[in-house]
Order: sequence, then structure tokens, then C-alpha cells
Amino acid sequence: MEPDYEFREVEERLAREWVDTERWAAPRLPSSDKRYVVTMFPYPSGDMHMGHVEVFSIHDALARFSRMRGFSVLSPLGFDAFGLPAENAAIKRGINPKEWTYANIAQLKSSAQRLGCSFDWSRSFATCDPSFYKWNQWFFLRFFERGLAYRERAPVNWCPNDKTVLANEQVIAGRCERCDAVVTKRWLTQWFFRTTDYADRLIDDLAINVGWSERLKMLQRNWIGRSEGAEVRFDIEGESEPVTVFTTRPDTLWGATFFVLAPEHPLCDRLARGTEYEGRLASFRAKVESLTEIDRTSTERAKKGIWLGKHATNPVTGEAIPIWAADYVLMDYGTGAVMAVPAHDQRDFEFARSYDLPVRVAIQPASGALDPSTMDAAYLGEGVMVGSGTFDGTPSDRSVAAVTQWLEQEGRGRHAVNYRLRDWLISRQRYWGTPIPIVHCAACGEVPVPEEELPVTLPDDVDFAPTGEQSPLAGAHEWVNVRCPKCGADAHRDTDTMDTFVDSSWYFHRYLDAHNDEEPFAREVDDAWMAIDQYTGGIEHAVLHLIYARFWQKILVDMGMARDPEPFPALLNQGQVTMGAKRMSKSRGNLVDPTKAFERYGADALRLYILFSGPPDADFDWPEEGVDSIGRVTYPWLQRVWRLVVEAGDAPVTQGATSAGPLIERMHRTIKVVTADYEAFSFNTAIARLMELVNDAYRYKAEPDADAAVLRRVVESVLLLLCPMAPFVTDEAWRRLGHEGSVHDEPWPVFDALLAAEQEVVMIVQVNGRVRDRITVPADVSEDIMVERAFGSDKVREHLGGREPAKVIARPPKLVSLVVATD
RNA sequence: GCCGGGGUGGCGAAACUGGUCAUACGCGCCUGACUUAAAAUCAGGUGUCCCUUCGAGGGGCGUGAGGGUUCGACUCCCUCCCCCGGCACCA
Repeated sequence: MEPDYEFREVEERLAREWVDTERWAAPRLPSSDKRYVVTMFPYPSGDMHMGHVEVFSIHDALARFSRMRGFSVLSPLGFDAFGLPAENAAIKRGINPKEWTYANIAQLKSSAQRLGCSFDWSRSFATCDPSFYKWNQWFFLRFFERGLAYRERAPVNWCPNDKTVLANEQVIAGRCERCDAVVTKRWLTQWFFRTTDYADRLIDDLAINVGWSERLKMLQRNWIGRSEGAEVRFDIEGESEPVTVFTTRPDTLWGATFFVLAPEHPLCDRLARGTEYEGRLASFRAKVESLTEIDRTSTERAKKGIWLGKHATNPVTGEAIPIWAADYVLMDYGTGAVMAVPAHDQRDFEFARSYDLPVRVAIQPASGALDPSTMDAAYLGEGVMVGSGTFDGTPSDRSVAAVTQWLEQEGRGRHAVNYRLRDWLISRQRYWGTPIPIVHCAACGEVPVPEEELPVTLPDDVDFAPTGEQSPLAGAHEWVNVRCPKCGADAHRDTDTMDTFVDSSWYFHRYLDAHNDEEPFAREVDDAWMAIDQYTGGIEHAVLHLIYARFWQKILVDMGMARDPEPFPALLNQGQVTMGAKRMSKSRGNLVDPTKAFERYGADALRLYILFSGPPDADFDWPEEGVDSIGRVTYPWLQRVWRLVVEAGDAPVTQGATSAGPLIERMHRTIKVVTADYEAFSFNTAIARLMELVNDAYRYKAEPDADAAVLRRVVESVLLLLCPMAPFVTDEAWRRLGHEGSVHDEPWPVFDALLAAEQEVVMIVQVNGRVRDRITVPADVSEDIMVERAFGSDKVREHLGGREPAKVIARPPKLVSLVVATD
């Protein structure tokens, strides 16, 4: 008896062969229609985990499928290697982050190879390679030249645990995205990239990304937070310059009864200076600053504020309205100053009520008169303008546009758009990242490091533990102290490093020209391979990597380095792999280790198991028994496929054409639907169809007059359709059937439309919506024949009970529906 | 509050542009074959309730709830309920 398929020997042998022969290397330029498929590069924090297995399985199935369909496929993998985990682990072990990182990369790479992924390793790199981060620095200098990188003192997010600043995108509900610590605000001088310049394009170009889920587009729209309104200028008592506010409701301007500044607003100081309000402002500000962001922005808290003793002029009524500083106005949105319209804004209303400020109605609903003395909430609905001079009676669907136009005419304001998105804070006070290529000189200011001196490499002999104040690089005196490139005076390097999201913003361009040491990548190869045809990765990057990379891409276009406005118009967000609905982790004890799966059931069974579990975008909760569940699902099925191969391979093949029959027709239908399934990423149903075909093949084999040639043909189709998902066993089986070459070099099977179409179908006959008979008819049956056959049925006649149908509906070829009046 | 996605067997999940008694495929469970036995493998069964002595069959109800459109609704429309996720003192 033939032994079972020995997955271990086969997988290890083929995996090695694929690596040794650079089996999946893509040419410099595509040799036919191209498919550039990319999966978000992994962070090498240890060995491969199930999340990697899932995304690699999906990605690799698509890459292999595309190759078989004749595309020139590029499927690379690099490593997102800078960042805090490396540093933290290294601090714990007392080694350099470099050692830890490169060791993990080696391990992760070998696991990806063991999984059978068809990556082009010749283009692989790690972002901590100086040959990569040199170009981060190069880009930084280009951005600096263009005014897209700037250094500014601002209130920024500070993670007290990681001891570094964070971008807004890295603060989730007031907590650090990485370590969950409550984030505080600090005033620091930091480097920013001007993402807000691109807010409009980031929203508008979402339309290009037709291969994105609605959910993802919504996440980005929410994050960018575009809102339309107007800027209105208010004159301020004792100030020569007016102050601009942003409002989405310029039509309520006549109801503005006070004016509010964020407590941090510099104008507060000027207004209160030298007055009795100065002390009050200081203590109020101290109180506000002691709050965490979470408390400060909580809607539960009562709004607090103080009068600053001065007035602004309502530009439409000419009225003097008091200027307050209040904690509900934020310095970093809009202009940090608002006009308060208590009648039509709930926050202003609450504030007015607690400080006894006037409420004036500017929009009156049709239903009844709003009365400021009895209102218990702001009115936000429709109505007509009242108390608004010549605008009285203007309905609210036109009021905003009308008032905005008038403000523009009068020179008191203009149409404006505001965004929630802030500029990207990219400096980090940590060691393990790309050094910022700037030298600070007392005389010359911020001086770029000359291009020929790039890369500015990270010094190795540094105490890289974060200090909580400055970057650890500040302690590397020999490295820090340099001469100013401009004037030659003593100067010092910038000691911050770049956010690691800088690396991931353009790494997919570098794959295209990974060994170029003249430029980040050549335009020629970029134009040839970009945009990415299919990108895969987790939804957790919705407002992080996926915003930054789109921003970067637009700059590349503006710099003439790239063509496509969007880098990844098609994106598949795979679900999360969990166990007990929780993220897998060693400490939780719910880790299902891929290595164990390789040992017990093999890479093919593991890949297939994950793909079979459900749609790729759905979360997958691994069953409690862990790896062993593979042993009950895809492992035995692969053995079943293998036995079929062995038996089909051993049977003598009769000469001549294979006869068409039900099994061959079934095979063609399977090719048809499985192809469509791959195109729709519906791997679970593709596997189900293949299981059905295999079941049918076993049934056929048991028939006395089974034709070995038919069986062989069907088995070969199964292998071809399966090999993108289970690359090892199918390749071995292909050779077992006597083929010289590899199954992976075969073209994707095509179906015969004639054979795939069913010759005969089962027509159902319904009487009053109930199925009463099934009749086998030719697939091209006419309506007349269908109806004739339906009336010929005894069962149907019985249920008609002699009554004449009021309605006869025929839907060729599958359905006849008869409707009789019921009494 | 605003926005997005979902609710189908014991479980993971199928179902084309509304059209074969919804539940494919697989897991689990039940029965049988093989075996001294077990595992593995193979074959069959498995929504639910009721009628029928068995057999075979027949009938009612079933895709979160309730309405509607239609000859026909998991699929379309309306009103709810619940779950998951994003944004939110954003002016």
C-alpha cells in the first residue's frame, strides 16, 4: 500500500529549492501585463504568528493565481524594522537593537519561506538598513526645501511610558496607540510634515480607490474630518488686527452673543495683561492644563471659563460682545477662537446658561416660536432667519450660502473649509529610527546635511535608553558635535529620529529598485510597476500608514517622481486571527504557533485551513483545540486528494480523447466558479468547490466503467486550481502524475463554455408558490414546452384540482409558476 | 449624536442580476462497514414541530422582530431591536 503523502520531506525540499533557485524573482521591468501585489510589510518582533500566516496565505494565493494567468507578477517582502519594540527588547536584554532586529528578520524570513510564500527575495530589505534610510533622509531634505517639513513649537502629544512624542494618528481615545498609556500634552519644538496641505486631495482622491471597502473610506473621511463653513473677522477691543473665527453656521451670526478663546490662545494674555483679570487667567489656565486630554474633551464635564474683561464687535450687529476664555474651545482646531451662538449650538448654550450669558434666536422653526427664556437646548433644526436684518425670512436651506456671499461682498469674511486632520508630527525622542539630517547652527539656524554626506548613520555606541527629555542620541557627543555645513562654526546635529511611519510611507517604491544607490528609485521602473494592483493588510492602519502613504504618494507626484495619484487603489483588509476573541499572545496563553503547524500538518494544510475558515476580510477565531483542528479539516482532505492522485496516476490510461460526461462537465463548471472565486478573494468557497469535485471524482472512480483518462484529467484540474493555495503538495502530486515541469509553471486552466453549461436542468413547477414537481428538461427549453410539460405533470394537475390558473409564469429554463385563485 | 458594517442550523459558513421545498462545503453529533479493540479510513444520516403502528410518505413553521411590494423575498422597501467598529466640546 502506498504510504501517505509525506508533507514534511516534500515541503522542506521544495522550499529550499525555491529559495536556492530564486524561483520567484521578477524581472526589472514587467515582461507582460503586470501585477504588482504587496502585503503590508511585517514588523520583525519575533517569529511568524498566525496574523502573518493569514495575510501571507491570502497574498500568496493571489500572486500565484496571477502568475498562472500569464501576468508578470512582482510579489516582494521587506521588513519594517525600526521602532520601539526593538529598542525595548534590546534594553531589556542589554544588547543593541540592531542585533535583536536582524535576528528576528532572519527567523521571520525563513518562516515565510517555510510557508511556501513566493516572494521575490532579491528585492528584500529592512528599513533599518542604512541603504534604505539614507533615502528617508534624502526625502526629508526635499520636503524641507519645499516647505513641507518644518520645525515648530506646539502643544504635542507625549507618551509618558514610551517617553516620546506621538502623532495625532498614534493617539487612540487619548491613549498611546502602542502602549495604551494616557497621553499628555507638552509644548515642544518638533518636526512636522505638512499633511494638512493635502487634506483636500486625500479626501477627493478616495474616489480613485474603487477597490477599498466603504468602511475604510469612511474611516479616512472621518479622520480627515472636512467641514465647510466660513471664516468671519471680529474686531477686538484694544487690538489693531481683527481675529478670525471659523464657523459652519455663518447664518447664525446675528445670534452670536459672546466670543470665546481657547485658554492657550496668545490673545488671552494680551487682553488680560496688566488688568485685574491677569491673575484669574493664570489660575484658570493652570487648572485646564492639569486636565488630561481625555478629561478635557469629555462632553460630560461642565464647561468652565472666565471673562477676560474685554469685548469683541459682532461684525453684523455692531454690538459689543464679551470675550471669554473657556476650556471647551480647543487651540488646535480652526483658529482657537469661536463666535458663540447659544441659541443654535449646544456647547455655547450650556456655557451661556451656566454663566448667565444672553441667548438670542436667529433661526426660527416653522412649528413655533423659540423663546430664549424657556429654551432648554440649542435649536439645530430647519427654520427661517429672524432678527437678522435684511436676511429675515431666508429659509435655512439657503441661509448659509446667502450669508457667506454677503460676508465676502462686505469684506468681513469668506467661504472656508476646515479639517480635523493635523500636520504629521514626525520627530521622536528615541534611538532606533532614521536620524533627522539637520544640523543646528547658532548663526545659520536649521542647516540641511549636504546630500553627499548621506546617510547620517545611527551611532552604535550610545546609551539608547530614553531619557524622557531628549533623544538618546543627544548623549553621543562625538556624533552630535559637528561643524556647520554652511559656515563651519561649531554646531550640533538634530538628535531626534523619524517616526517609523515615514519608512512605510514609500517602501513599496523601493522594492522596485531596491539596490539603486543613486536615487530612491528610478522613474522608469516606478512607472512600469506602480500602482499596486492589490494591497493587503490590516484595517488597524486605516488612519496611520494608509493616510501617510497616500500623502507621500501625492508629494512624489508633485515632485515628478511618480505618476499615479493613489498608490493602492485596491486594498483588501484581512480579518484578525484571534482565539477566544482575543489577540493571540504568549502571555495570554492563547498562542497558536505556526511552527507547530508546520511540524504536525505542514504548511499547505495550515494555509488551506485558514483560507477555508471564512471570507478573508472576516475575523477568524481559532478553535480552542488549537493547531489540532487542522488535523480534522484540511490535513485529511489533502491526504484524500493525494490518494486520488496516486490512484489516478497508477491506473493505465486508455488512448484517445477523454469522453465528455457528467464528471467532465462538472470539472468545467468547477474551473469556471473557482476562477471567479479567486477573482473575488472567495477562497473558502473555492476550496468547497474543489472538495465537491474531489467527492465526485471518488464516486466516479467507484463506478464499474470509470475511465482512467477522465479521472486523471479531473485530478489534474484539481491540482491546477488548488496550487496557488497549497503550493507544495500540488507540485509534488503534479510530478507524481509524470509531468516533467512544475505545476506552478502551468497556465491557469480554462473551461469549455459548452461543457460548463448544463445540458439538462431540473425545472421546478410551483402551484401557488409551492414546489409541486420537478421535471428534467433540456437547458435550452422554450417557454411553451415548459408550460406544456408542467401541465402534463400528474402531481401538478392534482394540486390544480381542475382549476384554471389565473397566471402562468415561465422563467426558462428553471421555473414554471402557476397561480390559481384560492377560495 | 453623526457615520459605516453586520444579525442565516449545535459551530465556521453558502446562496447568481428576487426564482430548484434556504442552509452548499466543512466541523461536531448519530448509525453502519473494516478492526480483537482503538485510531485512521470508507458509507449513510443530521433545521424544527406535527401526522402516520413500521416502512414510505405527508403537512405546518423557519434566514434578528413586525409590516409591505411580488406569482415568488436571506435578497427590494418601511418601522423597530440587538451586536461590532470609527469620529465626537471639531465651533
